[in-house]
Amino acid sequence: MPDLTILRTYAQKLPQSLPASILFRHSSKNLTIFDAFPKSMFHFLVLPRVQEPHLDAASLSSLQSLLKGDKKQAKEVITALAEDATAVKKDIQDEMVQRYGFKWDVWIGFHGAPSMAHLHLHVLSADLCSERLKTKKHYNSFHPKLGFFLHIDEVLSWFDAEPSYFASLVRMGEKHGSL
Amino acid sequence: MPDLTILRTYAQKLPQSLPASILFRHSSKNLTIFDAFPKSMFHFLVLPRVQEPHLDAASLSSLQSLLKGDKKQAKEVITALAEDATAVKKDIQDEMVQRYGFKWDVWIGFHGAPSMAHLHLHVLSADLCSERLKTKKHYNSFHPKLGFFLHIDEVLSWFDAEPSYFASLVRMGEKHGSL
DNA sequence: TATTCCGATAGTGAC
DNA sequence: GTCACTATCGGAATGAG
Repeated sequence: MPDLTILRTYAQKLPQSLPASILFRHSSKNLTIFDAFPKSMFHFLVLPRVQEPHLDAASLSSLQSLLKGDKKQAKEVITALAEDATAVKKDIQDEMVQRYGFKWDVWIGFHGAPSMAHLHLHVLSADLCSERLKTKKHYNSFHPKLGFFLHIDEVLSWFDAEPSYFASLVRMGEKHGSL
Repeated sequence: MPDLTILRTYAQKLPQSLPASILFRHSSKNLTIFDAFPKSMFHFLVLPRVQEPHLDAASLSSLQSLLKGDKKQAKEVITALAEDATAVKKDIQDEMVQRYGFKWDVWIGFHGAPSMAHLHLHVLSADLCSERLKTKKHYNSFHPKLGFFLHIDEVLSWFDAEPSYFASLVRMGEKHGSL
């Protein structure tokens, strides 16, 4: 049943063609969609849109493939994802206040070893309250200290490192995912 | 729920006080009871009765404790168990013929690392047909070639070995249980 | 670290 | 190698024309 390439399919479509039940919003560079199996009370995915020939689907397949390509372009893609994710984070926290009268943290980051094709940045409230959170693997995948979850700030910081160290950080990011 | 010392309790009681649903028969030295969770179509346990002060419960706690004590007494205990077990085997095979018109093998032996206190000799038909046989551990514990099941003839043969080799065989029997 | 189903495995609690 | 309960782990299928 699950389509492991569904995110890529979304990223190649015109945003207008996607139903409101899937698409939350879009920008010139990204889509923000509802996670189909939310692991927290609020859980979105931000995906870079495919923009041929400038930005092809292959290089956007994963964080690893993106980082192995042009570094400047990779930084642009991830920075743009971070900007839209930050906007969604603000919307989530506004909604928290509106619904519950207070707000709590929102995590933004990548999974080091995702199963689904196409780069996707998770934006989810820091509660892990969801009937969809069923397994230890789910829990581990968002825990900030177990190495599976790569916080957006950490990934962005890699671009400020020395070039040789950048490569090692990329490899370390790959290793994180294999834990 | 399970009482890991229930066998010792039985072995200390007067046989007459045990219900027919538990006790199959008894001799001056042993009790033969129905295994509460039979792993084959026929499955009995033969236990040495505690006979203070000649034969105390502590030395009958396990094969290991028995073999570490007086060797002559150990041989007497095990030989007596073997005799009653052989009688039960005959009864089982008579019943096989009566019920089914043919007979098959009956295994007699100890578990190398039993969980329940008090020495008990298993006597069970070689079919392992039972709804109580649920796990691989159950299967392994009776398989004649996996080291868990110590056939009565093997244990009896230890007493014919050289004294120094007897000690090593006892240790080997202990190891079998830890496989 | 897609989900879901199923079966094997592992840990615990019992007194 | 007491049982019974639960949690966890490990594979395989999933779709598709």
